[in-house]
Amino acid sequence: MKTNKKTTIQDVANYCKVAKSTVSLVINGNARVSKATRDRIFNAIELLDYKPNLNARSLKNNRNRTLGVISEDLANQYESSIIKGIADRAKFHNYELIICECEWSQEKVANYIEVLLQRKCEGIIITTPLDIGPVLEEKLQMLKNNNIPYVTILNGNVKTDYNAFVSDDEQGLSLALDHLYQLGHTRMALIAGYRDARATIVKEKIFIQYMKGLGTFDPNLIHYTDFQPEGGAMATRKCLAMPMAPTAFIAAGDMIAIGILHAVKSQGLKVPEQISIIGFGGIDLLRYTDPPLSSVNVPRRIIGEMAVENLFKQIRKTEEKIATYTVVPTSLLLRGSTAMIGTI
Amino acid sequence: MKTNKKTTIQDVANYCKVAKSTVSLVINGNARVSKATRDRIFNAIELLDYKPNLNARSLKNNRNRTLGVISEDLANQYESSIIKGIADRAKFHNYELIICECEWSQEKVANYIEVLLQRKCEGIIITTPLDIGPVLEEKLQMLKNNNIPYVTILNGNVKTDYNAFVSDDEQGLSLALDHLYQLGHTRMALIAGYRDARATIVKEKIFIQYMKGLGTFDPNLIHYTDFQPEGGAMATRKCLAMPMAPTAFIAAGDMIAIGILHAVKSQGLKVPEQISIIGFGGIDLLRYTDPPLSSVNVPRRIIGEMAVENLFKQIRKTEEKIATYTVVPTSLLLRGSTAMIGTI
DNA sequence: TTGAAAGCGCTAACAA
DNA sequence: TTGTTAGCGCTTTCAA
Repeated sequence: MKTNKKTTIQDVANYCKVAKSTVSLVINGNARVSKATRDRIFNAIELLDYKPNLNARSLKNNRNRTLGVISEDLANQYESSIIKGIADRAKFHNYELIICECEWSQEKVANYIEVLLQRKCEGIIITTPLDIGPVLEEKLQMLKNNNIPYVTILNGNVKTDYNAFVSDDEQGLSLALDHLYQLGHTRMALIAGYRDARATIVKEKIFIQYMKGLGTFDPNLIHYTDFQPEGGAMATRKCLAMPMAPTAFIAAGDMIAIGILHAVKSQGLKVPEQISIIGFGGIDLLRYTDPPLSSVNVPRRIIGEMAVENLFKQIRKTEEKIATYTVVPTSLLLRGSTAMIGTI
Repeated sequence: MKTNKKTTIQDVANYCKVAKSTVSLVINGNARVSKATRDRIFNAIELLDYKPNLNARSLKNNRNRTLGVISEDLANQYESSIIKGIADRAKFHNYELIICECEWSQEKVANYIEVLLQRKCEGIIITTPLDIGPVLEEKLQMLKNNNIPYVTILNGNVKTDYNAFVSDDEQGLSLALDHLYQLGHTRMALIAGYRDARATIVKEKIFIQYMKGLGTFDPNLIHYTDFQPEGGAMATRKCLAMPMAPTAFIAAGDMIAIGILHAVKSQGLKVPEQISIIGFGGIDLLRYTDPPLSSVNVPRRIIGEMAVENLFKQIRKTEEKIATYTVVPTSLLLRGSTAMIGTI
């Protein structure tokens, strides 16, 4: 029972007794229309409450001021900081965002890329801790071949051929390891995430390398989880039950670190006096645990902003190819969960 | 330098030597096409990698399988749970989401409503802790008058004429107050949010009423904040410095509660032994404070889901008017931040 | 300075 | 069972 048909450009034209092309010129700020008619038209637009149909416009222009975003999980702090950065810049440019959630599935990512393309998004941002497998790779290649503006936001500086902003997880993990080592720790555990996630793989690599360098590598000190606190807690309990329990824990994600903290405390151990913990990501809520958790800070919001700006560069100059591979350094966010070994 | 023009329905038709309308019929699953040609067409679609242009389609249909979402803050836990629920159901129905962030501004909300309308979203969900002022009211009235599917997600059971899912903040706050009262508390503080937010107003009303009933109402025990921990902490310090400090705190939001907890602890006071605290919202991270914070749980995700389903009801039957006003009850999420007064 | 006309890619009535 | 045709609402030549 939709009542009032939306007024169209034709209605405005009729009302003003001009051609709709004239109205179009006025709307689009073209100067070559006399002030008189322009005023008349603006007036009618106001009066008839005319709003251009953006679908029609974009059918014509093949542009629709829309960016597509594919993210792991909208309720995840790490991701939502990135999205916040994206939203900020999109707003600034007066673009809208179509946001999709891909839930740890390459297939869903691939699928959404198609959907966003069909919807004629002008660019696509893909942010995922997943590793890039063949399904996704094929799509990315397609985007690249067709010069479709896109950016990926990935973990870990593994050179890929795709436009990417990558947080330097290698450097981040080294930072964390160095820090712990300087505090006297030599037996550290890595509580990672999904085994096949890029956010796990990269950290694992550095961790193994570092521990081997130290000569204290023990494969039993690497555990895989679902990136959630519960999983982190479980892995921690296992570690603590070992005959030679670790004195420090590094988490592949902040939620894991929260789980570690809980498990350690519930065993009656003191953080950081007896056990040191470092998270990864730097989400805000770590401020509010007790003690506040130290973490490797990934400038998530800024990454989101950079991704959008890069996308716009690609959108604007379709002539030359703007390949991007930017490694974003991380930093140590020291709060209160690490200390010299055996402080107690 | 966009190279390969996307293949259109015409290309497929040409390739198969049929009319594009036939292709259209096949795409849309219309039965009245011979199996032979249908197969031929499917084949060509595959071969030419044809993907329908959704903009064109929606120009024709005036429907585009898109829902608009206007939310306060994408990085806010409370909101992102709601959005998660929305995203889930949208996915289920194979709809995409255009998500806008309105940042405590009625004007922005009003503005985005227009944008989403121009983009021909089939429905709009507005979720905001703001109170509905004249600017927004006018737009909502417009949506209503024009039978445009929309739902608001609001705080507090204040009867409005608009489609709404409201968390029963009155009942929630009463729950919290009763609980504290039963524990022997009579001197409680309300740390609210922005003074003019609906999420503040409703709670304030109940709080005042309740405390007056108790005969212990003290206006100095109501403070306003920006809904963030820092603000909560500041207000708490002020309360604790009073000659007759409160023994219990109620927060208008969970982030505030976190700030309260910090301030109380940093004054050397024990929670819950000396001071009880209750948050509002029930966000997950409260599990991980020390002690875990009790809170009034608002079923945010479910509210998001219900909002989408309701929207679809409106979208499907445009004939009859589906007015909705659903009050969603809250519950007490008791963790470890409240105790009998003077336990110590 | 303005208008006429074509067309973006699709759907849907109607005809064949 | 298939093709023809006329738009959806807009932009953009080209002509007047």
